[in-house]
Amino acid sequence: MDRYEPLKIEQKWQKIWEKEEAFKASEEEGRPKMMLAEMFPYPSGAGLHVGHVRNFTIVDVLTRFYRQQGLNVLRPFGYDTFGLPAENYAIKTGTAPQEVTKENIANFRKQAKKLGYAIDWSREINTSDPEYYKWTQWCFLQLYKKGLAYQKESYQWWCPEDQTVLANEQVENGKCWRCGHEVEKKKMKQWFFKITDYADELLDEIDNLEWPDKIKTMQKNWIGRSVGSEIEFKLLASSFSGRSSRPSSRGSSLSPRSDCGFPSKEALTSLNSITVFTTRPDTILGATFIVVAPEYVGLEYIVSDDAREEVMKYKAEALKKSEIERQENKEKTGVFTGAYAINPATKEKIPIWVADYVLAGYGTGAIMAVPAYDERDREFAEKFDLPVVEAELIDRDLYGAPKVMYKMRDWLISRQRYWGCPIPIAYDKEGNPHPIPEDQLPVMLPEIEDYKPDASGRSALAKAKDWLKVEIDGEEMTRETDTLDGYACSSWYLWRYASPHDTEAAWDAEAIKYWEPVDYYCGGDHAVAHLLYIRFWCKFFADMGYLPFREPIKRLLYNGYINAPDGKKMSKSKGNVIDPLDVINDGYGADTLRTYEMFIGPYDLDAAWDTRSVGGVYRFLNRCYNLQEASTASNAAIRNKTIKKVTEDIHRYSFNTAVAALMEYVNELYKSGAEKEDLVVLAKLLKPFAPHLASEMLERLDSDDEWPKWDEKYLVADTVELVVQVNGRLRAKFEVPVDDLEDEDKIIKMVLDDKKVQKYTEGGIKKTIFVKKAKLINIVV
RNA sequence: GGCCGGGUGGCGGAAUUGGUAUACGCGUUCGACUUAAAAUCGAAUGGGGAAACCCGUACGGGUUCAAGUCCCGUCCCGGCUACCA
Repeated sequence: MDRYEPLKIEQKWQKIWEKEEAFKASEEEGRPKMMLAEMFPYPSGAGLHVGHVRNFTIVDVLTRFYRQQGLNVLRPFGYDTFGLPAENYAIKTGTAPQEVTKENIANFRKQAKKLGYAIDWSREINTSDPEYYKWTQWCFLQLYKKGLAYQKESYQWWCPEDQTVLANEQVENGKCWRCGHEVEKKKMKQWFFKITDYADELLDEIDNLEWPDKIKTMQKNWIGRSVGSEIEFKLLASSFSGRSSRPSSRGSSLSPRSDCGFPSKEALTSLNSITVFTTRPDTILGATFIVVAPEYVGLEYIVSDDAREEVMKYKAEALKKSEIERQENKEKTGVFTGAYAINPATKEKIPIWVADYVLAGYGTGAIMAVPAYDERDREFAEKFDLPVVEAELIDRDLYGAPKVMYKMRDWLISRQRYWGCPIPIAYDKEGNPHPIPEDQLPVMLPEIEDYKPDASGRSALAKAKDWLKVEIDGEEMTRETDTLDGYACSSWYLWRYASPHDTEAAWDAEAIKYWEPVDYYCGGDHAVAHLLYIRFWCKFFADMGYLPFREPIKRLLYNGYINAPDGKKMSKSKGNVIDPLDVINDGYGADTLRTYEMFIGPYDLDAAWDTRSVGGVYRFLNRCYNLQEASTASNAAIRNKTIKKVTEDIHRYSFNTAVAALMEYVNELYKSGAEKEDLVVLAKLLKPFAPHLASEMLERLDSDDEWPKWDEKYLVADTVELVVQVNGRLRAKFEVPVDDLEDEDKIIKMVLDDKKVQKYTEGGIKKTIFVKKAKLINIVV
């Protein structure tokens, strides 16, 4: 008996695959393709963790499965390298992020190769490579040209720890997604992508995607479409506080979304009404007061002189409150503005209040409060003793104009950080932005000495004096010092995979048309952010004529986490981290690690690591390796059954039961003895999970790796087991010829004549039910 | 608070369309090999009972010849979301 030495076998095959460039893919017109990818990793200094292995192995199992079925398969790989960890490390140690990133990539590559993934290594990409981010900048310019990249001043989330603004999607529970520090609101001029232009399409096409419902629902909720009305409430003239600049007869109404910029002075001085958004215009007869957000843009023009001091104090306090404080304290607060408006339906004079339970960023920042129908309004009315009127409902469209609102905001992309893709913009002496001409791309990220950001609201790039100067059309300009949100870099990388070395374009039209959209995309993170952004860019570039499809990802597999043996999240500080490279080097090898992580449980659920079960998988592979050929056996039935089971299980991503089926098969073969064909089929079915061992077995058997097909005729046995229940309880089993199942009378007679069955049926039989498909008889007595 | 998952042996889990609950693996016990151990191989393994049998998929009801699976109610766990008018 040979000893199974995984490390030796694995090294041998990894060398062969490397030398042969075994997984290099190229377009072949007419040959069906398959493109698969994982969410590319951020190459951290810690190297691969078991979560990466699960994620990458799922993709690899599918990759090899479809390769063995003869499809033209592309499985590329890349690195998402811009971001805070490398920069923070640079600040701490003075090592350039460029250097650290290079080392980390080299380590990730080495480790991924040790796991035997069927990657086309000629297509490696890295988002911080100027050859790559040149085209990220090009993408930005396309959006800019169409007005979908724009600047505006507004209150934004600011992380005082990381000294940068954050997108809404990067604020979790009022805390920074990276460092966990509480975020603040800060008024700043920032760059945005106008994702809201695509809100409707992003929402409507979700239902057509083969994605997990969980993700689809999260995206729907994030976009948050509400259908309602905007209704104008005229301000009561007498409520104005004798300001000299009276609203003119050409007065206008404001419907400001506070994050959409600031209205002109003229608009404000002519303010004579408030527009509210409501999903219940039919309840307007019960609207007994109006509430505006503390940040409401027209607030100081509405407020009466008597109330001014108190209102401004309330506003200042509300702005100071952190998001956490606002969340923790659900107790309603607010103050009366001293102003009144007219309810257009009842013609009654109703008071205008300011309260922080109304959000500035949603709708118009003002609501009509209907305490009889809305719980929050009722709470507020009760606390401040405002009238509650149980009014009847009316026709929705009588007093307002239908309007659709979204929770989703535009995507804030400026980051006041060094280690990111420079935004290809420069400013003239008047401060007007100008795009960097495409032929001057890439705007290189300069090497600097001091990476530390400060509270100035500008990135460390502001200190790179030479780099700041740029000449456009003969005019001296100053570069933008903010860098792009890393999510911008990852919003188009899947298309770069089609032609990763293209120097003429971000992606090659022909190559894209052949390979994409991506057939399978696998990851366990970024349910809304990345997966929404990439859909947005896809739709935009489709509109520009650069992409021949409007959804970038056909099928999404969202895998669960692997936790520590104690069920808790793995973390360095808890000291419960399992290093996948240790598992390999301990002698188990990559095949065991891969197969174990597929066997650990359903791919989409979290699972806890169990070191002893790793040994069980190793024993299984060892048994595969040592299974000897015996000439006498005939296992066509179990063999074909196993082919079918494994094939169908992989198709439905039930990797754990596919491995279990292979274990059963091997157990069976050890009992009955294996034919050569059994060994060949075993190796072929095993290959997606344990490719090195399977390759070794196939070489020994002198076989190719073509995926086997099953023949239904072997799955039909001569005899079947007939189950007999009495009142639903299992009482007897009979081995009967399969043909007898066609003759119900004969079967029932045979069963009722049986002594063992008669023991239960002495008292008389009410009826018998024969279920041919289940090979089951139920006798009711 | 709202929405979505989930609750099955000592443990991870299986049961795909309402039809034999607990596949496969771990663990445990016993046996073989060995001076011994490891490794490996074989057998047993939901609970109760001497047995016939009985009880068992969070809990309480219901539908059905038949329920882990469908319906109603309750409890617990996880995720997302969180004053979005």
